[in-house]
Amino acid sequence: MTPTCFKREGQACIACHVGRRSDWHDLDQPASALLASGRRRREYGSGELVFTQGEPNDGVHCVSGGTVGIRRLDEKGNSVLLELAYPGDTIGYRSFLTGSEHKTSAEALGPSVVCHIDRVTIAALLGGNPALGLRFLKRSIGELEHAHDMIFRQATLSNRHKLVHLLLVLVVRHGRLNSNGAQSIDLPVSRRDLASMVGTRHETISRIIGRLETDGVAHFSGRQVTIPSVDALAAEIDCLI
Amino acid sequence: MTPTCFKREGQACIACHVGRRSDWHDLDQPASALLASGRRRREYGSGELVFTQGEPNDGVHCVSGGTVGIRRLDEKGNSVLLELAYPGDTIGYRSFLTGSEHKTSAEALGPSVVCHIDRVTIAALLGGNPALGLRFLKRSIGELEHAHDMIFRQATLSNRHKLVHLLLVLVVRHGRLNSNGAQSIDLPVSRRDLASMVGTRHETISRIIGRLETDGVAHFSGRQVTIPSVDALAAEIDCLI
DNA sequence: GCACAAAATTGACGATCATCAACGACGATC
DNA sequence: GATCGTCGTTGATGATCGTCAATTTTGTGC
Repeated sequence: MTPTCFKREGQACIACHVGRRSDWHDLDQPASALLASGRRRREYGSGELVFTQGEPNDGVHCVSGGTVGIRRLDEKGNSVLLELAYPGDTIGYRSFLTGSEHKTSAEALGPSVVCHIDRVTIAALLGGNPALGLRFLKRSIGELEHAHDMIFRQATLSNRHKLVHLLLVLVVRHGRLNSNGAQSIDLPVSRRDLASMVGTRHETISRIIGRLETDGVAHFSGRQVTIPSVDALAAEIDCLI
Repeated sequence: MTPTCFKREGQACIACHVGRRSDWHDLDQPASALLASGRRRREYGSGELVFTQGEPNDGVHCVSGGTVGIRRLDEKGNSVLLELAYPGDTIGYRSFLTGSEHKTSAEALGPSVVCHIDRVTIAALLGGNPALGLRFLKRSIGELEHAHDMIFRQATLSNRHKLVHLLLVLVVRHGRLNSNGAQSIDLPVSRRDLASMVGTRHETISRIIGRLETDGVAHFSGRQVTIPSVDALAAEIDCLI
């Protein structure tokens, strides 16, 4: 699971198996050298901020290991977790391209590794590699359609169904098959963040979790979730009749 | 209000005052000529579909007049109005750039004029004008941040506050100042669509409207809304204490 | 003008939610 | 080890919402 490049500081993203799935995988030789010299790897502890909402952009970041949460805050202390970023995902590119301050914060959810590429390097790379800009465009479109899916679910699903959907999404990235055939998830987020992703309060999430427990479709113990049958859970969303 | 180019069929977007605010405003001479030959203007009646979710992409569209709703549907008949597109906005570019079928439907909300640019023309324009791709990227990023705003509001605001926010947004595009200083809006959408944008049911929207009426902050008569004081309405969202 | 379909409103009821409060568990810090 | 703050859970209560149903209004086509 851990990329080999974690241990080799000077290695180029292009040779990193994470990098091969990233936006930077098919740069030409000089561009790759430029990227190797202009990027900095850094490890983040759980809860550390990669960048902060409202601060000026200082280049783009690429997740290399772990999970990074993209969060939006307001003046009243409300916090909503908008996206989760995984190895290979480029983050912070929007404020770079629009030349504005960060509209969201990026926070390591658990120990993570993130590369940073400074403004001049990324600008030079974009100028010499038109395909890179196109890849940012595709990424942006993908995120936009993901956001539209989210808005659609927020408007049409009940809170319980939204939580079930979220669990099913988290299974893909964080799930592991148990010996008895059940799926287990180590949740990367707190109950409060879970609540913000569903669009409700944390007390309500607690109660919905309680109902999922009594219904026997999922068992929660701290941040560990066990799902006896993923199919049974998925059936909740499909078969509403 | 009506652009002069509405009456001149053969005119280039570059000379249209709508076009000057669109993604196509600073093309060079040959590109402009290519655009003029490859685009088709068409008028749409209220409720007519510009493109349909699930169908293959056949180029991009540019709104020239009226209002176009971007809608997502599911198998169970649920419908959510995700965005409103106005003159100057390019729509349908996402499925073109990703080479996929349309993920949303576009519907004229009232009489509208929309230009269509076929696939080969837009591909040629993109190849010869790198700035055009960059503009699509900026548009996509803008829509993404708009979607994030929406997700944040869906998660943090009450239904009443969401409706108030929606009214305040609609004032900008559809409002007109009354003689007595009040603002009037001709809503471009039905109550059902209003409900989908707020993320609730149309019966609930009816009741919230009733409460806004009794509170005297807005008066509804069919699709016409009168707001005595926009500031008083805006104060509802800011001052929650 | 009439008929029909769709939209919008209103009522009633049970389900769900937000809020406030209290409490225990946990981790960080000194 | 003691303290503090955060997180998570649970209870109680009033408010809001979803659903079903009945009704009125609106709009459209003939």
